[in-house]
Amino acid sequence: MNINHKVKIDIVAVAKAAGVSISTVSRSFNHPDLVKAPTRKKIERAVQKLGYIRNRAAQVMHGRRSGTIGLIVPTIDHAIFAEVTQAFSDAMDEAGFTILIASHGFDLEKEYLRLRKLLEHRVDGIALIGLDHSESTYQLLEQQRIPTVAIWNFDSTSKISCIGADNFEAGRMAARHLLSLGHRDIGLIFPDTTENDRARNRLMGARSELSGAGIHVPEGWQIVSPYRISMAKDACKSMLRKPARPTALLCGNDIIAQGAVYGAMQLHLSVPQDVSIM
Amino acid sequence: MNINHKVKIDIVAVAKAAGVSISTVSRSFNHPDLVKAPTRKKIERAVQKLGYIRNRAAQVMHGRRSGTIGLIVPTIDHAIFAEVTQAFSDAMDEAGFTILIASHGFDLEKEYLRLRKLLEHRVDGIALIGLDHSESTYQLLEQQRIPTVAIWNFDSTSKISCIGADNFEAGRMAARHLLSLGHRDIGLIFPDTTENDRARNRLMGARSELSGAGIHVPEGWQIVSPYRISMAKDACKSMLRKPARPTALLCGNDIIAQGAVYGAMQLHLSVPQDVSIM
DNA sequence: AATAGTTTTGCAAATGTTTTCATTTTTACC
DNA sequence: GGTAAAAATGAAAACATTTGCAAAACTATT
Repeated sequence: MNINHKVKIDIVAVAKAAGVSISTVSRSFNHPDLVKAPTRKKIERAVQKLGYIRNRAAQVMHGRRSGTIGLIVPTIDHAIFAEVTQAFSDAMDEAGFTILIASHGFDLEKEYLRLRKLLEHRVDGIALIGLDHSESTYQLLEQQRIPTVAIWNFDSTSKISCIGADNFEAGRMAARHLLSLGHRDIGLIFPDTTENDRARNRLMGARSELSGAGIHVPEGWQIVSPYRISMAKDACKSMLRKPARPTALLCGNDIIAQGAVYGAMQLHLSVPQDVSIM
Repeated sequence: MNINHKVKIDIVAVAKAAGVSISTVSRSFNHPDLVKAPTRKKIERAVQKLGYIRNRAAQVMHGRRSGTIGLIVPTIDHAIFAEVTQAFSDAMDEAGFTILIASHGFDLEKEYLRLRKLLEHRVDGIALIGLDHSESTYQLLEQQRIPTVAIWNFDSTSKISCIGADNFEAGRMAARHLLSLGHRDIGLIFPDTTENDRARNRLMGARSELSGAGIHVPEGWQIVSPYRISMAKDACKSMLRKPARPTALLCGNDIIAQGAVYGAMQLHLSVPQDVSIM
């Protein structure tokens, strides 16, 4: 009797074991106050004994919320995204939600596909990174009328709710700071900005501030580097080895900046005496 | 007519729009080869027009797999876990699965609760980190007969499938290496090993190798440090400032080791001349 | 002890899909 | 052109749960 031999333990089994109707079992989960305490106790014991676990899928079919939120990030394996993912997960846990995570590797077409998949699972909401998404992604979100939030950068003209920093302004501020230190020869090392509005806005902000100050960044002083310390280091070295090198480097993110520091070190340039790194 | 005014678009709506039966629509998704091409085309068009998205919940109710795998990690916000999470996610994507992620902050009681939640969502499988789990967790996994894999360390005696390194042996190897370099005064800096079998096994391996070589590690040369560069740095400094300091430090993980390197630098000890750091 | 009101419980319909089995349509062959 | 076989489609049951409504069981009041 004790060996539940392939017996599926659903709410019916619990009801039988507790000697009450299915409805009462269901109610004791969803509206405990409508069930008499002793009855609830009986049900609780039956659940315990049978090892019953509620089937969320069946609940979802009744228009109930699934209790899941979809989170779509470019990648989990970057310190910044890992951090935001963890924080998001903690906040969701607190609220009783579970998160479905998907990553697209900075490929917006893939992002769309991941979104579709999450919608198949009937997530109650979607969180995305940034505001750079394909047209079809935006359409799908609007059509499905699913609560959405874009994390990372704020833009008052955005079609979807967003929360985060103003990357354009951040870029300006970084450039302004270098200018205020007296730098005029400034190099830019940024990640690929094609499908990455965070980096793009920072770059545009920086460029705008520089050109506003009448400063031109020559071709060779602006390079693209992946989000990798080692590769940023190489990129930086290639720039600093040139006969005419900038006095300051404005980097698109902290990983590139760290690579730049290492690169300068290897060339026996001291930071910030020989070259400033932002 | 174009404004789907709260009209829920289910398979019935698609069937009606395409002028076929519900069964045919379902089949055209699940067994396309059983449906004539022109019919499939009609259905495809209806799906497109209505913006229909399949309801996974309803499929799960038919004993279909949910297409989800639950991944439970201590935290996402550590480089190592972020990396494994990303790799896991990629592999799952490839196989058409979506992952439900949950973190427990190194709290095995919480881990049990997260597991329950994932099971409510009827995940098709569970992946855990390490083999250190509460008794109730193990019981639940066995009772629910859910495919499970433990990532991180391998132990041939484990009750659940596991894949990973032999941390005990890793600890031994690290200690052996230091011994082979001639070190006899060795300090140990490890994270808290109470609910962390990865670190514990490494520590035990190291200790076993050292005591096998007749080496005793004095009280003050063995300290606990959190997984933080800055705190590991402080911990290391406190140890190296003592009048009698070890000639080598064996660190429990790479973050602690990095902190130790910084700590030594700040005390003007050069690595590895003055002190070796493993 | 009977009545009215309140609380607790049960029945049955509904949810969106898959699948088995039956029916209809198409194809191939003589 | 008729028949048999094969292919395509449809009707209805099944899945695990929730919930509106009705029935039953209590409580309180007279």
